[in-house]
Amino acid sequence: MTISDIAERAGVSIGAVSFALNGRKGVSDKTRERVLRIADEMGWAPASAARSLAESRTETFGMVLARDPRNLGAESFYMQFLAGLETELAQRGYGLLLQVVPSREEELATLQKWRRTRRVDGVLLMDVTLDDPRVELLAQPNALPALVVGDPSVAGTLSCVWTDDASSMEEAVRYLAGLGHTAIARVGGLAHFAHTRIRDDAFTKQMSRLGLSPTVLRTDYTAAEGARATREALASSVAPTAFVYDNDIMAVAGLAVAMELGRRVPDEMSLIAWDDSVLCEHTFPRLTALSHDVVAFGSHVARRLFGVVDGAEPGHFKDSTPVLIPRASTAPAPGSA
Amino acid sequence: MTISDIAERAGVSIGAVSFALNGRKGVSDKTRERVLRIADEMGWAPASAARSLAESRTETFGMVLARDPRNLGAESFYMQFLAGLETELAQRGYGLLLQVVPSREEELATLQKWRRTRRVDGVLLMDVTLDDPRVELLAQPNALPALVVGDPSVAGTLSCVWTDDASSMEEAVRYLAGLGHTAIARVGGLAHFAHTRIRDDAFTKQMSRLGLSPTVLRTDYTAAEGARATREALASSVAPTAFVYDNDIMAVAGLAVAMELGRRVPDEMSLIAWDDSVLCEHTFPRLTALSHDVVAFGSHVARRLFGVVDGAEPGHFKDSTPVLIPRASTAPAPGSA
DNA sequence: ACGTCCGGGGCAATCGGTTGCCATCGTCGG
DNA sequence: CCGACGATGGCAACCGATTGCCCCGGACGT
Repeated sequence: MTISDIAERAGVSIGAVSFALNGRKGVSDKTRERVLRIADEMGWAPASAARSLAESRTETFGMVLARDPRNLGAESFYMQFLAGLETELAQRGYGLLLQVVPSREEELATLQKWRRTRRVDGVLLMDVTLDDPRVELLAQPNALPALVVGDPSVAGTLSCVWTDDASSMEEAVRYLAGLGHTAIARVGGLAHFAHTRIRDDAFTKQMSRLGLSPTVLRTDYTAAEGARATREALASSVAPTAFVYDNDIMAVAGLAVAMELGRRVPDEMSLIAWDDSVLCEHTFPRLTALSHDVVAFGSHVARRLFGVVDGAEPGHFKDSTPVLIPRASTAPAPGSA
Repeated sequence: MTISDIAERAGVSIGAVSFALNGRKGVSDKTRERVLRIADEMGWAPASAARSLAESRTETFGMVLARDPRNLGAESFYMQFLAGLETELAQRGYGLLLQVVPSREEELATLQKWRRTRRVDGVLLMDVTLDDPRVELLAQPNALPALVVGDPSVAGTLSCVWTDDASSMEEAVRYLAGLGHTAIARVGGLAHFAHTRIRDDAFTKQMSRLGLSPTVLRTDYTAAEGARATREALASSVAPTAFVYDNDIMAVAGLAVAMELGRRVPDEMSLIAWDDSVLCEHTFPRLTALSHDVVAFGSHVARRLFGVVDGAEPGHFKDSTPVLIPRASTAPAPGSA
């Protein structure tokens, strides 16, 4: 079913049909009505390839993820984020082209391929690092429109949507300190991610401000590393009494380590997870977490990406700040008051 | 950069360039070489819209997911599956168009839209139900090529890739019975999914075969429901001593309930999770699970979908069978030998 | 009554490729 | 030496839409 089938059946030219279907003036009301009725009867919809070619818009956004598949699945963030994106995209008839690649080199290659083949109208940059080559690539004049999902400090001239992780981290530390904890460890993710560094800094600064000495443990965001870091910290001579994990899965793994070692949570040891999720509500004890509406975040990001491709003024847009949801994994430090 | 820019620079016609680039005979070796070199220098790649229009192939597959976003994130299955798909798609330059919708009606609408707009070359059907309207829709003569990810019994005339869940379930039941458990509960997912029913049947049959009376608890795959089912079962007069959960997140939730109620796992109560994942290895105790290489499953599915669009003989293809990985959440039944 | 203006709609170019058909040229065999 | 054939490559149609330009006819003004 093509536009010319409709033209034939309606007894008008192809151009007239196009005008009628797109609500442009140039056709009489009754012709327009007839065309619309016929199109509807035939179940016609514009061939996306033809429309893309003519309009040079694909009605598709792209997103590349460079992460190890096995660990990608464990974090609830991405699926929720995707779902949030989709609600917004679907409303405007846009699709999302997703690609999961094993390395950052291939991620760059995919972006360049998408640009050269004009496959997408814009892309989302996730997990941005310091001096991210993708930002550099996409900041060039003729590059693909792009939106950074991450901190303004690494977005360069690109627009971004960010969350104030520093404030959240400060809140978490204040909360733990308020419970009397003095030995607090942060179990942080991959050091080269910008948001990791921002949380690192916020943690360190806030600890210093309170006169406490910060412990930052480095992991790769995986459960295995979260467990290892927890185990090592607990084995040290001055074991922390509180841990702030950089995602939900590491917090769960940390909780398991605590139990295995017979440390009672929260009596002897407090835990906070970042990325609140269903998981945090269904462990025992339930995990105190920094909660962020990731689905809404995804929608927000989608709206801003539309803004970017529509030529809106670039900017740095702040999403809601993750807030601490106290649950059962945090309590006053052992021996305090 | 278009093909005609190359033609101009190479001093040949557009057609010749096309032939050269596509490795077809009709151009001399040195012309071909020159064209290829120029194309490479200019960083040319075919515009996907133009190629789609001419070849009526989009080099894109589609997948629609109708699930609640918040719970989608919790299950590790999808992201791993996606990653598996991608490895195969990427090799052939294909992309994946993903859509997450809130209802099954919208899922159908999306499929029809994709067909009418010729947006994808083929689609994947996930979470197939009995009398699934999607199967009916896609079994029609002019429908989009489709592959069912699920049991042959609900695939109709469509090709499918399936896992022998019945065997896995039997193995799990046999294993628990071998440990002396007699009161075994299955915490099953949504009843209308075909794979749920298959597992239900296999569970019931195997229990009967062993002379045990089966308990099937119905949930919607969410952690909350998994917890509720576990709590209710444990409160009954003949509380089960073993549970087989239909996914990993419900098993985790069930474990939390057990701990909250002070039931020692595995001494007083054994747990098995379906969908082994990183999560299962990082709870305490670590969860015995029916393990399936979901990434490989995704790749397998992608290969078969290529088969379908290439017009291969339809068929029902069996993927590897999930095997039981005994960990620390299962032990002999209390009071047995 | 004639020129003008405007609404309606047809024609054809265009987007960037693929492909069938045909012209040209060189080489070979008879 | 001439005709046939194969290799090479140009031309143009085509995929299915959008869009600029022009033509036609009726209503209006003077």
